[in-house]
Amino acid sequence: MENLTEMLKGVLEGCVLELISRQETYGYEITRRLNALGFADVVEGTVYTILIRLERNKLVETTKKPSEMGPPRKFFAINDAGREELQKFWERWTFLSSKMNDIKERKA
Amino acid sequence: MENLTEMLKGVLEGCVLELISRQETYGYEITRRLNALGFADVVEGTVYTILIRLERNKLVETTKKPSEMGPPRKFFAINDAGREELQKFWERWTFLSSKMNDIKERKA
DNA sequence: TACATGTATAAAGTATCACAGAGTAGTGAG
DNA sequence: CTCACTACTCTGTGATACTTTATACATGTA
Repeated sequence: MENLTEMLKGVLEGCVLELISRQETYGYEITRRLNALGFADVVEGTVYTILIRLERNKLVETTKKPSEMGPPRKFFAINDAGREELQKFWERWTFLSSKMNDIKERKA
Repeated sequence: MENLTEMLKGVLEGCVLELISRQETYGYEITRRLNALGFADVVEGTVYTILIRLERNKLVETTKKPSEMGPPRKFFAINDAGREELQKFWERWTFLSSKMNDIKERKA
């Protein structure tokens, strides 16, 4: 899908947090999973900036673990603040989604 | 709804174009309609920048018409390029929406 | 050695929306 | 007549998030 960039703003971060919430994971894997989910053009650079933001905002805890291949992986786990933020994220998404579909279906 | 700003990026422009596509209209009215649709915090300034962009990208045609109250209104009407872009916009939205709901419902 | 894959990071660039303020135009109150 | 209020447009500055690009490290393979 082309030109999705602008629409991803404010959405991608929530997706990353959602993936982290399911199980501890790291940047490279998150990128691969997002690609598999259909966000084909998302690259590491994008995901890492999101991860740094999540860490700075204290929504996740991090741990370094050795990798079999390449430099150590930096694992991210969600914390309570993160879970709260994730819930608010989905509330925002649900709101937007519902309004947008009203407009699309010409109900509004 | 709070903190919707980032999620509106890439979405608001499509909404404005959709409203214009239904019937010729002007900035102030578009703002009021968006507010009524649930996007309560959208202000004129935001809408005008979008309108200028749509015009610059040649997706709309404009006409000035006198108003019964206040300065002349600048009406915007969609053109063929605009209709094409609008269709692509909804395709993007449908794609994103479907992927996001997959993630939300843990289907992915 | 060269190259591919896995992994992390940072800087510079771009686009969109928010905020705030100014300016134009008509109407009704005092 | 002036003031306030509503209707209406325009613009500049700034915040934020995603993209692009480049660097670097580790290991396995041709």
